[in-house]
Amino acid sequence: MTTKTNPPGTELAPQYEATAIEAPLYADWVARGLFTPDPASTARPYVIVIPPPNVTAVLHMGQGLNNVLQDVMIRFERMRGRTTLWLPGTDHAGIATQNVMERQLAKEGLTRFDVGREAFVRRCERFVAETGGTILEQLKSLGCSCDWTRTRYTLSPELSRAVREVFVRLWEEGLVYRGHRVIHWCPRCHTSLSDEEAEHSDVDGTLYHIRYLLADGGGHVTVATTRPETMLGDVAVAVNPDDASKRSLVGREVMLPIAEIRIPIIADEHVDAAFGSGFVKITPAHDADDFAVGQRHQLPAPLVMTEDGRMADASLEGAAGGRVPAPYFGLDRFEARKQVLALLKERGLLEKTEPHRHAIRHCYRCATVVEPRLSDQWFVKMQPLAEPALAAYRAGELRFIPERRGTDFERWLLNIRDWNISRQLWWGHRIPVWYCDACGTSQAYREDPKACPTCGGALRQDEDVLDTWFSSWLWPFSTLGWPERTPDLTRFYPGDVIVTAPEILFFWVARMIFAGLHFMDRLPFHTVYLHGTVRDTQHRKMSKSLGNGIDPLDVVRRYGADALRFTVTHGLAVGTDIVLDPADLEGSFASGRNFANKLWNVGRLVLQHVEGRALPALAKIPEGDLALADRWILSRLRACAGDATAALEAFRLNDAVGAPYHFLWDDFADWYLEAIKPRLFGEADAPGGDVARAVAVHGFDAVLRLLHPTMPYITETLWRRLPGNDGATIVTAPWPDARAGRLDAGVEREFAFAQAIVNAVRAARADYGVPPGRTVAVSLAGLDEDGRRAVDATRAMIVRLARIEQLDEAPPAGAGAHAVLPGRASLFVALGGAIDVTKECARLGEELARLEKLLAGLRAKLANASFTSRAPAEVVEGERAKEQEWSAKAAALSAKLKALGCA
RNA sequence: GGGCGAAUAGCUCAGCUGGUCCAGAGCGCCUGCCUUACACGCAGGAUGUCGGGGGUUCGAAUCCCUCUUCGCCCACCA
Repeated sequence: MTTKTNPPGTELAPQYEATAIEAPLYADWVARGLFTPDPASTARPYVIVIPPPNVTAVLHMGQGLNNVLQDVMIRFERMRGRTTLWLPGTDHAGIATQNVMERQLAKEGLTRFDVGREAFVRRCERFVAETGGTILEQLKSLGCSCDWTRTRYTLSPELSRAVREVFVRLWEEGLVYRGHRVIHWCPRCHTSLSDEEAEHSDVDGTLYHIRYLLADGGGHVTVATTRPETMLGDVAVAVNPDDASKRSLVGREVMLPIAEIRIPIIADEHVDAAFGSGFVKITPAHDADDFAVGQRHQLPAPLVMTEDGRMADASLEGAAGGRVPAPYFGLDRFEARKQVLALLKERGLLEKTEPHRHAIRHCYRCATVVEPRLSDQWFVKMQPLAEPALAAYRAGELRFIPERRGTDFERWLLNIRDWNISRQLWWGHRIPVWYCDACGTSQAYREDPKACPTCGGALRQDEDVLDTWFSSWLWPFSTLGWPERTPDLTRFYPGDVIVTAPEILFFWVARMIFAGLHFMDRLPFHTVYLHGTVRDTQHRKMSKSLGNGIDPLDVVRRYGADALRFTVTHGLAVGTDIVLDPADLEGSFASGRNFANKLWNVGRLVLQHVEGRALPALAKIPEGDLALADRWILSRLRACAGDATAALEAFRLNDAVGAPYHFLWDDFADWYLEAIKPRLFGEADAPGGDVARAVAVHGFDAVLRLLHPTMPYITETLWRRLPGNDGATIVTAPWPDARAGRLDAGVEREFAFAQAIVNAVRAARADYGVPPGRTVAVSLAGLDEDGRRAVDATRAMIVRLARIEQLDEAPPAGAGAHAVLPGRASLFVALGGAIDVTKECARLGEELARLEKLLAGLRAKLANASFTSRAPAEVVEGERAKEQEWSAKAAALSAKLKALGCA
């Protein structure tokens, strides 16, 4: 199906209606297979893999921005002739999806344990099948040119196979191991988390100074802690070995204040004598540092909390029986804290409290305070994976945009710690390790085993699933068919750029780099583009919970995808955040909507004059047939194409769209089209209509192509109607050659002179309130050769745009307004009786004062020997020329003031 | 505690290796216009001691130091 949305001859409405155009156009692009790389193409590939959104997600503004940026890059490279692949897909999102399901169950009054593992997983699968992937559909309405024939999903059989292969390989290489240590535990999600998933945030807490009585009597020591409830898990109190005042206590014992438990006082370097009280309680099972201390001193590590963050009763595995007194059984940890404190107070053991602001970790999925917890988890050894990444970065093989993000990456690599990859969830890739209880062995398997290969005994699979990110880190090659050596893998790995938010630099980007180097021996991409965050006017990150989000689809419905795309692209400088006002959608997206409409109307005007006409090719037009305005706009176009291309290559997308924006609006519409209207309309005294049409089409065609990556729909719609484009698509039209055409400084200067005349007359007219309909007489003075040539070449335009009845070089006569022009020229607008002498005196006086102030500074500078001797000769020369020009102007102004009889 | 970024017009921000882009853009505001594509427009206009203070330099919004205020990242001081 290749229907044209706007067949030639159809009247274009004066207002651009995005919604009517977008959906059918997108369908047409897909039907034509434009987003699927041509298997026969030999062009160099350009590949981006999408940061896979959560399969259950709905599009928010941040993702809107993220995907628009990728689409701009992909469309740019597609037009440059690369074989582009933008590979889309979704992430099964272990914790997030499981949470959604659990909430659903909760509505039915059930927990996942009520329904059981299998049924729960089936439910998740059904849910994903029914509602998942919505976000991909939403990307289509943004115009994203993903290759939908290659859509992937991290929990699909193919990608699951890659995950399993990787796990087994790491197992074989000894890079994955079972570790018994304190990890971050989310009591609400009921799972362990990696270091990255437990986010720091500052909290106003309290430092409690608590007395632990010496077991043999004779006083107490004071322990400072922020977590009194964990004291039931204390196995020692530690002091710094160099702390002279406390050293003598080492070896003695204290009693836990709320239980009949004796614990020793030990000495350990870990303790900072200057902090708190100098005594630290050691709770190995609920604090990673304390665990290390406990190991050094061979102390036990009793758990005193359950997996859901309640105080354990004696039945809890690992809890030294009877540690938690009965009144605390089952109490939530924060409630337990209150009660412990109350009891301490009652017993007079709470010495003092002081406010203490400190960072505590929260679950990145549900914001629950994370509980450090001793447990058995699977870990990946990261050091061996990080080293090649560091080497590649230092060798300059990886480019970060903005550059400074590279140092974040480097620092993280240097402080890398092993990655906890096991999650106590049900939704995800189950860990492919089987245990044999009979012979006590365990083994990772590529295929599900039937029986223990050693003893033939029954096997039991590990209950845990893998961290979601354990599948994401393989995304750049698992999506291409790895571990098979598929044609896609050969052709499209490695990719080029990864475009994402800085928040997931460590979660995802860094680990993809590790995996790419380790399993594919090549970096997965050469450039990491990290864009800013979408914020509201209070600079808060847009989020569902704050209710300050903007629904991108709402914006698309109101103003069109192109308006959204333009606004976010144009508003986003490298490395900065973008601020949008959720309370003022119109204000936020007006610039995009307005520009789309402007483009539309420029298109209407151009098409009105060129549609259905046979026009000469620009290259065939003799140079001499081109008017000054023609040569000017071609020169401007060439500059614009150069700027836009350079900006895109440097990932300065705001400049990349800013260049054609200003070209189209400020140069093409405001000046060029106005200049050639008489020729377009075939007025008798305006020859060269077809030349003007040819240049106009050429310029418009080029600017449409320059804008296409950002505004795909409107550019396609208009471009298809240009002569000769019948049945073609701008999607694969060649990117304008930045070296084609000529940059002509002389032409630009001459045209600028004509513009200055028009501007000066317009300003004078506005100043004196000359009615728009009335024409005025204007005389010029002090024209040099170039100036005169410029005026001759653009006389018709000047007269038309400034509404001049007569333009000459006659001496000023009668009352009128004076204005200065570039060079030494000036002009005079005859205003007859309309002139207000007082006003004109004031105006010219101000102008003179301004000029003289500048001149004074300039002269001082030129009189300064250190300037003239030290500054580069061309700078000095430029300043001299400027001084002469301004002096002449000042003199002319003074003369005029005198002539007017001003004070 | 360490590291980094930002502070420019009422708002959101450009301003790349210091000099003719020492003040710009969009939105908003004011004035006048429905001028044969566009009132989502045209023309004209106002508004800023470029966060404060020091310094380097012939010359700084642009480099250095310092202070203030925001923001981000990292971090085992309980």
